[in-house]
Amino acid sequence: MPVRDGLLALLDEGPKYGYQLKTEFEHATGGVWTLNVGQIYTTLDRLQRDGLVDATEADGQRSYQLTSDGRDALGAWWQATPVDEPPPRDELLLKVLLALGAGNDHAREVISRQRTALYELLQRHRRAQKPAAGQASRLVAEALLSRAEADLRWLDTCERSLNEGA
Amino acid sequence: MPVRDGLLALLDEGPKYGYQLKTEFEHATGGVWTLNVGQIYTTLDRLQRDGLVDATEADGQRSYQLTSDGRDALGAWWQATPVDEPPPRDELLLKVLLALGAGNDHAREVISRQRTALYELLQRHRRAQKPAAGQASRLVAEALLSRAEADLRWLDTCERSLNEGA
DNA sequence: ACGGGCATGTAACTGGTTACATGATTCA
DNA sequence: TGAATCATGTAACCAGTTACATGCCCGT
Repeated sequence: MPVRDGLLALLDEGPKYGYQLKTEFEHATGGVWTLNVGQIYTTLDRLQRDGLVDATEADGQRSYQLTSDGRDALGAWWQATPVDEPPPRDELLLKVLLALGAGNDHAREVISRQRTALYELLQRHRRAQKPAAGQASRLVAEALLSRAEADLRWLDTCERSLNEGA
Repeated sequence: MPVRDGLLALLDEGPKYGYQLKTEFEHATGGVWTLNVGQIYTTLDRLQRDGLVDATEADGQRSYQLTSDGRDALGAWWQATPVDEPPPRDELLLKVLLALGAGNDHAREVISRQRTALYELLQRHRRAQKPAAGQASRLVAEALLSRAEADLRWLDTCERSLNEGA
């Protein structure tokens, strides 16, 4: 629950009001993750419902802060590591697996199309935003690249398995 | 919408009934993605609501099949490639970015913990299920490995950026 | 008789997301 | 004055997910 936990993390620095959370969230992510303002408030409502946050009003400015339960939840989030069981429901993964089930030709076509798209993504991002650009957005771009390279390698594996297995 | 599209893909082979879709879905993914049976039916209802699927009943066996809209939607899904704008809301990514905002020490700790977990995941999967094990589950495992390696490299990048930027 | 797998469903909830409404303040 | 930004909120929808109920049929 990225948004939920993101708000908790930001609130750990101290009480904030809703709109402020929007700007800080976007700033923290280098501006690449925009957030509909409304979502902040719906999420804050739900956090309040769950007792992780409470609000105090003054001058029509509603200030939100972590409860001790909220601090616990946040601590747990920092500690949490990705689970691999069950493996994440990934779109690319599922698509290729199903394509394999639908016949080798179909699979080859799907793999080829995905590879092309990933390769273009790679080139596009390598060219762009090398210089300057805040630390956050640079890291986001590099995460994207790293994942794309991994997916490309995996697609190669799939094709190899397809050729051997046939 | 992995489940939704997964069912469409399976129905492309011909009419199926609900329970059959569950078993075939799980089989296609090497058994790593279990699916609550109920979800099949809720999803089929929604697909029917959207006109992508229709059902014909006989002997209490309800058979589902693609409509022509459904075939179109499926075709679009096969063609679709991952979008990078906005970048996927990824848990690890967000966590590290927010940790960076919360101070270098905190970031170092989070990065270190994530790295350890990913490294253990790597070792665990490298040891296990090398031999036999259907094509599907082997590919799933390799996708996991590939992604984990990418994330490890990215964490290295983050730490480097942390050390240089300070 | 009974347990287990086949088969169909439903009610309820979760978090993410958007479109929309409202008003205050600021500044050109 | 009027547009932009700050600020708060709500109603509605979406897909994913689970817990639960029901019944049939088959092999022991």
